[in-house]
Amino acid sequence: MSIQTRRERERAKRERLIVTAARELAETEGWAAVTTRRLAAEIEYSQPVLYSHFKGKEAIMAAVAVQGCADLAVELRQARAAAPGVREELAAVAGTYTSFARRRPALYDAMFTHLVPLPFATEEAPAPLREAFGQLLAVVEPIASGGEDPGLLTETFWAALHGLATLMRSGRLPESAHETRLALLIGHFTGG
Amino acid sequence: MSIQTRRERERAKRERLIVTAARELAETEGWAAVTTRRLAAEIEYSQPVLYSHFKGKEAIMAAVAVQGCADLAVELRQARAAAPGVREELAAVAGTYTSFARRRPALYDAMFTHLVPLPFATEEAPAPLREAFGQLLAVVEPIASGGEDPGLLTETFWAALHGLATLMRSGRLPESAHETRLALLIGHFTGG
DNA sequence: ACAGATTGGCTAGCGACGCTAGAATCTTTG
DNA sequence: CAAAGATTCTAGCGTCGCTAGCCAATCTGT
Repeated sequence: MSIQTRRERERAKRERLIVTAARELAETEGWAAVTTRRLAAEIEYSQPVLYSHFKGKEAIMAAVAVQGCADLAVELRQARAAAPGVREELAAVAGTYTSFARRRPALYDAMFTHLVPLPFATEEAPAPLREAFGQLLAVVEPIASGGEDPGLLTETFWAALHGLATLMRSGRLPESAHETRLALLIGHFTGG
Repeated sequence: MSIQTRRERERAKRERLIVTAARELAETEGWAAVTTRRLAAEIEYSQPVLYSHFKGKEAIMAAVAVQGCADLAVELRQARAAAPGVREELAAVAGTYTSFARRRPALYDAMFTHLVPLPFATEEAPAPLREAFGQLLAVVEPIASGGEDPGLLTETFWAALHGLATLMRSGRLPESAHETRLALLIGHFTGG
């Protein structure tokens, strides 16, 4: 029994090692540099061990994405806590969200751009995903007017943030006016 | 002289053939199926001819993206023309935009998701790109209140549409509530 | 303590990718 | 008609994600 549990412990540890290495490699050199060979070298095991933990490269990216959602949820919660009022909370969360996308582009891509085999808008979605969405919901809900579904309004607001973040990062929107666009968005969602 | 021009004509024709084949292949089987070998087989030339026309696969995708922008601009213009009022124009264009993203996902990805070597938010941007953006600008400009920069407001509105389209297509937003989310967005941008 | 069974990691390799060098072919020109 | 030039093709390089099958270390039972 004890031997079995020790083995499982070591296996779990190695699995975390894989995910961490993948995330760090992606964040420092981009996802293009995260090849199975390179990742194997990074964790000092041979290539096929990766496939005893994950079905394939996509599954590893999905695991990184879940970690990223947890990170994002923490940042959003902090931003929300530090803001004095309802409108300030919305602005702080929006700013933190797009800042996250800019500071950690590889992580953000794994979470919201790349196709990863993860359930999203269902109850089976991993806890960190629902947690991150919950932080958005918490700041959007108070600004929903009567008759508006807070969940759908949050989804819409999220989509706007996501669009700003991705279009800007790919050079399709100039970075210089980012703050102004964010202010415009918040203004229109708070009925200003 | 005439021989030279005939050659250039034939070259241009083959270049269009490449772009069209790439687009059709992408639209029917997705970009993953668009390999240089497959594309070469499709146009009935060998692989290296592709590189005498384009620097690489990315450049071919960029050419497809430009074509896609022209298509989108046409659709947006038609939607705008068929709408009776300012608010209806905005709704029609927004609906057409997200519908385009849904109907032609591969084309949309080349235009706005994949990294393609194209200048976007500058004056050197290809005409079809500026044309498509112009159609958005034409419907957003009238709903900009005093003091709001119409260009930046259009960028923000575009980002929201882009976010809705991409998050929905990747399964991160449920498709069922799409119309409601669109209505919420338009409502908030028209100050309703 | 040792032979047999089992688990688990490794070496080696498959097919496909984007891309390119150099041979081969076709066209134009003296 | 042959030399010169342009253009297309064959063949191959390095790398990718992924897997089959060998080998060694570990566990089990006597």
